[in-house]
Amino acid sequence: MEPGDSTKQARAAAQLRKGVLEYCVLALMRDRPRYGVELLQALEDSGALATSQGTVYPLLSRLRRDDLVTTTWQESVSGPPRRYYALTDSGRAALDEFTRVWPGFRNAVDAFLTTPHPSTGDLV
Amino acid sequence: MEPGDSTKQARAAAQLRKGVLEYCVLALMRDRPRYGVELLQALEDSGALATSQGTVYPLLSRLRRDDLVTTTWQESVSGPPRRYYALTDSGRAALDEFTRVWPGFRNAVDAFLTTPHPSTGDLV
DNA sequence: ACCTGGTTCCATGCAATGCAAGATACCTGG
DNA sequence: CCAGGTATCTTGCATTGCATGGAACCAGGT
Repeated sequence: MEPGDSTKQARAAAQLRKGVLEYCVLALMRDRPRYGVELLQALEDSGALATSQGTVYPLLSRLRRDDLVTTTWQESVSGPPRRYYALTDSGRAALDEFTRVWPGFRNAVDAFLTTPHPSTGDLV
Repeated sequence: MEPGDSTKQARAAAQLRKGVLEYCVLALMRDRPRYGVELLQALEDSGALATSQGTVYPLLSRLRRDDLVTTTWQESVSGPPRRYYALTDSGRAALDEFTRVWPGFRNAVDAFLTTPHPSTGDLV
């Protein structure tokens, strides 16, 4: 997807990311700490959730502000030092909560898209 | 769900609705025109996408502003007249576009939540 | 006539979020 | 010493869900 892509597909995808990106980033930190560019690349690889630095870094700042993640600086063998983000207990709880809520939400949207919506019971 | 529910579950669910509500409303109009309160009740019945008038009516105004729906007034047997919303060609195209994009997005989120995220190849 | 309640519509202001654009800093190699 | 890649972060804007409040129409009781 080229930059400046303002097609209808891009618009629908952009709206979809809202509110989900936060928890996908938390999910990426579930098994080990991650740093910014690493998260960015993982989202890029997923295809549907590709985004930019201008989205991820403010998001990471909010997560840190809300005590969902903690950060530690770590040297890199090639380049500037990296700030690694790791889940706190609150962060892990938020991720678990989302994991519980997500299936119901997903199925509800699936139902809206695939189920016919005839008259709401004309017998009334 | 009582009003004023500010639990973590409610927070995650609120973020999820962002961007999806628009297309679920369009989906509800797919088979026949609908009016505001009717849409509100259908969303309420779905459980996961329950919302309020303060959300739906501004959304409907935007849909009308963007020529995704047209409206016609119609008398009611019990109460004030209703404004019925029907899909335009653009609205149907937007719904079709979302229906094409949604499965990829849904599967991507599922993958983030269920797939383990080990080291990104320690061999490097 | 009056008032209460139900139904239906809408507007205003706030907070959260994705994003484009730009700025800063570190390291390596020519 | 400078160019390029890596990495972090800030600022300002547009969009959107939502709480709150208001207005209009109708039926039924007193």
